[in-house]
Amino acid sequence: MSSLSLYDTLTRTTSPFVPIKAGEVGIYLCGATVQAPPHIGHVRSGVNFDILRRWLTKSGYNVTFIRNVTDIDDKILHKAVHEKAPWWAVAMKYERAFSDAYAALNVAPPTYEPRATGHITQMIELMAQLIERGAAYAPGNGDVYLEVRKLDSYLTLSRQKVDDLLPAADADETYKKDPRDFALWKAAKPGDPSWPTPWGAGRPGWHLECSAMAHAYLGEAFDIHGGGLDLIFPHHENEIAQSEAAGYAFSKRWMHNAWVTASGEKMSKSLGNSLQVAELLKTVRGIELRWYLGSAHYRSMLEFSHDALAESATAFRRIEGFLNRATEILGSAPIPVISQGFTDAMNDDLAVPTALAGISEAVRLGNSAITSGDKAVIAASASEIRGALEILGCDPFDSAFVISGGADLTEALDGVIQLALAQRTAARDRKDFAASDQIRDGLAALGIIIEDTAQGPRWSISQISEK
RNA sequence: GGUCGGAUGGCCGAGAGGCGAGGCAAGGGACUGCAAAUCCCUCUACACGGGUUCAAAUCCCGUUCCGGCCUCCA
Repeated sequence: MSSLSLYDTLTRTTSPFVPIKAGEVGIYLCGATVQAPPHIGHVRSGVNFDILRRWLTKSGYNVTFIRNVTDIDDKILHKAVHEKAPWWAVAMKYERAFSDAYAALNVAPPTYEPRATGHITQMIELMAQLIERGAAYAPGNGDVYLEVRKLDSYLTLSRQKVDDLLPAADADETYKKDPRDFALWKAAKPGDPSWPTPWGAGRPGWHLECSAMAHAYLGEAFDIHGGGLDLIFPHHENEIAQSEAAGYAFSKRWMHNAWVTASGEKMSKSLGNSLQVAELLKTVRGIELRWYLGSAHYRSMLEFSHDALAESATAFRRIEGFLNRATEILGSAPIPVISQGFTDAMNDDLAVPTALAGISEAVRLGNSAITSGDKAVIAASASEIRGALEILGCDPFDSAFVISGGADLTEALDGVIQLALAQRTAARDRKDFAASDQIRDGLAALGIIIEDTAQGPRWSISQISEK
């Protein structure tokens, strides 16, 4: 039995996972800044860490998974001006868009999903603590800064030196002791939302909220902190700085997912709307998009293309097709089983691509078993595949993906199709292939695929979308 | 300038000293009235130049190219 090892950005090595408290895992994942609709890069992070969470849970841990919502920041305020709507309406609109995207991709809701604006109290407490300990200062203009040169281990995650950083172009040194000092709190500007503090009214800096919320929900020390690669600096460095300066051990391990790239480059707004989740879901189903996003290793760049997405969906349908046929033959959905091969792959820093090779092998074996009529092998293969898909969040039997048209409707539809199939079989028996093909083509035009198997004709609803 | 990563077959994507991952596409075959689905076979690669080693896609040195971060970022 292998045991779980995970990569740690801090040490740049893979090491055995040992929880702080036996049987428990606390994870904090930096979630969305809700200022635009989600694109696939955003949800890749959600999918990757959802797989981690599922695997930890399957491994027997009680997982507390926190993913925050940043619902106040500069961009949201700008967007609000642009959209001529209150900032909170903008934030809520996009928060819902993110929730919809996560749901479509079967990313389980986090244990708790705190919003920044709901934790101002905790942020003020944290700032007070930092000032009291001499780590932060309020120069009197309403801002509060963290004094980075006083920290011993600042920038260890990104392995940089304070003096090597390019000074920020817009650094205001009127109040900062050092241009690299960063704002915990920003003084209120006229017209912007603000909250009262002992140092003046204002709003949180970008980094403070995560330290405050991680502390509130996971305590002074927790197991894993996650996020996208681009958050390492400055966001995660600053979280570490704030939390450690406050006297907390903070996160024991750091995990970062790589990007979805397009033409070799990190996705950006310039690509327009085409890679938004909502747009892509017009071409493939949620389960297929998830399969695509989850199938590359989380630390590898995933080069997006519509062709690659389409081919990934094709590959998934082959697996799904086998499970459906197996279910028909076995008379019930396969019971999920986690194979040793899958366990070994997942325990090796979530080696999903390796695990996928095992799934392909099982599909091949299972399909051969259908031909030979070996029910034991069919059941074993199907169980192993379903067990793996469950962890990857791509189980086609998951209620998240099953379109609930109602059992009655499916039965009625089946009755109608069986009627047509009986006509077709009769036509084939009298070698009237023109008539039989007419029935098959007619059903195909309605999106119903007919396949002749050794057990007779079977039908399924086409998953291939026209686009 | 600092720092971090990448280059693998037609395409996508693993692997990290020896037994050619896997998928998709393509070609051939089996099955089929024809399809579809499925199975079998074929195509077999590690940017370049040195080095270490019995053995290098993998380690070391160098080169080229691509990309991230350096205070908005998943």
